[in-house]
Amino acid sequence: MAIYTANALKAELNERGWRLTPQREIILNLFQNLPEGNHLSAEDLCNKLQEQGDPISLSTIYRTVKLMARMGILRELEFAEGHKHYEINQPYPYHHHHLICVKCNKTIEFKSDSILKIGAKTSEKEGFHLLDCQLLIHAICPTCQRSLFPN
Amino acid sequence: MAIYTANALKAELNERGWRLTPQREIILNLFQNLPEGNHLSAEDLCNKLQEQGDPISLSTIYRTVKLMARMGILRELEFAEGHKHYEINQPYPYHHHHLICVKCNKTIEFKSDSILKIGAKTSEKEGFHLLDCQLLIHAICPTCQRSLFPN
DNA sequence: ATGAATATTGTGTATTATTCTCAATAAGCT
DNA sequence: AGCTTATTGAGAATAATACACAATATTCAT
Ligand SMILES: [Mn+2]
Ligand SMILES: [Mn+2]
Ligand SMILES: [Zn+2]
Ligand SMILES: [Zn+2]
Repeated sequence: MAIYTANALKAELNERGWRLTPQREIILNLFQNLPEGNHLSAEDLCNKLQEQGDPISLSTIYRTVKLMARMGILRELEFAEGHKHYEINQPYPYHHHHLICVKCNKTIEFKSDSILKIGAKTSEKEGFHLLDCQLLIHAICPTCQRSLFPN
Repeated sequence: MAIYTANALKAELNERGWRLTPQREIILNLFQNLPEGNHLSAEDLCNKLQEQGDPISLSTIYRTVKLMARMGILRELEFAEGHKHYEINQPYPYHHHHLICVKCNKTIEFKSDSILKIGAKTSEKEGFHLLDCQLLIHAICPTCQRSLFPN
């Protein structure tokens, strides 16, 4: 399950003049051991780390999670909730997408390698370095279709 | 270019017990006449409306834009900037996706009807009512690849 | 057309996610 | 072991968005 070892992370960080810290290693490990389908907000992460006996400040969490997203290690998910969620960025056979109810935020994951291919081809064509590629489907779930009014 | 007439909007609103207001009509018109490739934040919208002589309060703008996204009239775009952008939600031949540089936010639009099909099929299969379907490619643009350090 | 019922607006205020500041600490390198 | 400087944690600052509520305007039934 572990794709990134601590050493691989260290190598990538050092290459850019950055450093491997215990905090970064702990956060990477947490994400790697997270069951698929879990999407953590910064707060979620903070709580989970506290519980597991590795408290890390919220500031550091925000910084780390942003850093790792920009390295392509984590995916930044913006559902309709007003805050970001993160999950590990898995390659091909595990790579997946999200179908979300904009009313209750119910989320369903699904796979599609043709989308992944389109993403890779498009970014290559434009000379971009691909980090993440996610199809986001905004929809209304069966339950919320039945509920009558606003919101 | 105008897909939604004011009357069509009124019908959809009334059907749910809501009302057509001048503000809603004006905002819809603005989006319909916006050239492709323009993505407006709430603030952008507020300024544009002011300039065109139709000032509308920021509260109403936030409410309207959220409402229209939930009706499937507007798409809610979350790039990497910390605030949402909106654009009109066009059907098939105009429907498109976004490739975004996470460092400088440079955005490139591209089309793909196979993705649109996957989105429709997936939401149908799960019994969801489809509102919007967007492939979001996070990447680093050629310029930012060259720029050395963090951020 | 008129009026009652109530959805919507605008103003101001509250909330909340995320970033910033800065002194203290510690990773990486020689 | 020591130097350089990236990183951390605590708290303050920022900025996007939501909320509260009185005033207004839309809808619908007379
Ligand atoms: Mn997921
Ligand atoms: Mn667009
Ligand atoms: Zn739902
Ligand atoms: Zn860029």
